[in-house]
Amino acid sequence: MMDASGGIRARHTYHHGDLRRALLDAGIALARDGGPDAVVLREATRRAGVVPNAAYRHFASRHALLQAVRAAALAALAVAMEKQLARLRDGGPRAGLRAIGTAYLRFARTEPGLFRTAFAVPGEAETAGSPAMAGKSGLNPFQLLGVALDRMVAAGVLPAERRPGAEYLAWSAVHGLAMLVLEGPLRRLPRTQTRVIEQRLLDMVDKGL
Amino acid sequence: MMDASGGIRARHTYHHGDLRRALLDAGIALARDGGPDAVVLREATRRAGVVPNAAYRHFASRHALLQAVRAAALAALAVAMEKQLARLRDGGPRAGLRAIGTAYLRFARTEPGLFRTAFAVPGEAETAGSPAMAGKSGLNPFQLLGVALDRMVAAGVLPAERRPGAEYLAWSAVHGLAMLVLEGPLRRLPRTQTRVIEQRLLDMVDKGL
DNA sequence: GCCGCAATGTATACAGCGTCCACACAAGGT
DNA sequence: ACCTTGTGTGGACGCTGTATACATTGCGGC
Repeated sequence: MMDASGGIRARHTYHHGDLRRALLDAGIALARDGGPDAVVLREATRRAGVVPNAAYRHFASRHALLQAVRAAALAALAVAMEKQLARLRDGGPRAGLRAIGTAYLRFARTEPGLFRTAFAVPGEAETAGSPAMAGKSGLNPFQLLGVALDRMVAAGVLPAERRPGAEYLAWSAVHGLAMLVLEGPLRRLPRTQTRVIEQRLLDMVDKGL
Repeated sequence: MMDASGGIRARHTYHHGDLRRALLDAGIALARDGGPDAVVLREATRRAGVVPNAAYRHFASRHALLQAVRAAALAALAVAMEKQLARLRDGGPRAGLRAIGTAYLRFARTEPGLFRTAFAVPGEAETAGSPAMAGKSGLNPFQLLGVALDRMVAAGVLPAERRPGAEYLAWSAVHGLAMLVLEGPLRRLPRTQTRVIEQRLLDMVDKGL
């Protein structure tokens, strides 16, 4: 009950109200600028105006909090993908795949901390259908990619025999590039040039799938 | 001067002899099973039979040690690539690129800790020509890939106008898949199936480049 | 309207980490 | 023989995650 110094908001009630949410939000903020390693339990509790151990009433460990943040990051990515898809005034089924890839790469660029948190942590299951990591459609990023590929098969632009496992190939290429741009050798490439490479990569996927 | 308990080797001289090397080796061992986060300064000094602060005579910080380990991991990858290339009884220039990709993916599978250390850490420069991260040929993994692509151009199987930036596309695809298999959604896929996907991915690169 | 219980937040404590500072020892050129 | 320079030691600090015991609160049953 000290404070007025922390600057976050002094609490007057003994109970916080929605500490779980507050911790999660703090965790997301930490991940946003600083990546997964910056998600520090004590700092999250500090921001929530609460003693460190209070966190353990809502998360079994720091790792559990990190997983929750990770799920939120995946959900944010899913939303970004859905937005990019919604922009599409039917440019054909290939456009769907391209929109997914574009959204993925943009997300990596604009939210590097969240992106790294989403993927630089072991964590279960893009496959598993937890709604915590899904967008408005209820689909997570991985599933959205699957749908785009299914549409391509339905439209006849992707041979059905090449469909199984295709998400892994597409995902690999895009994910790999995102990593290289984010913290690999392409880190200090001028933005215009990264855009060119991004386009060429999407071309490669289109052609090579 | 206690010990006989640590099990590493009690030192009788005040000076260690080659502490830098010992710390680096310990760091590599830690990275090998545990990845970058397992590279812990105090543990490395413990294994070297020395007090924690002794490390600071040879590395400015934990991060500096980690970078040295990272360089060693890249060198190991370069060596693996060179070996795979040496096996080649001229199967044409495409075979060179494929060998690079194969070695990369195998390294990720067989040395996941080192692989993650090599790439999950920001760090400068696959580009920069430090010999610490190169193989016997003096070339680092990235440069080896470049050479393979150059050969393809020389042999006429890759149009010269597609050469610039091609290493980024190839690298992205392979690196992305390695990540997915290592700590992504493909983690628990049976090994035989990952092999199939690996082959298809290399096909995609071949075709789409 | 009171009571007791379960949920939630607090206090205190411990070990492990990276790192700083002052000191001890060893080796080598003068 | 000395003294400088490099290298390893000892002790300390603040940070982290987490365990264990305690305090406060809100809620359901009487």
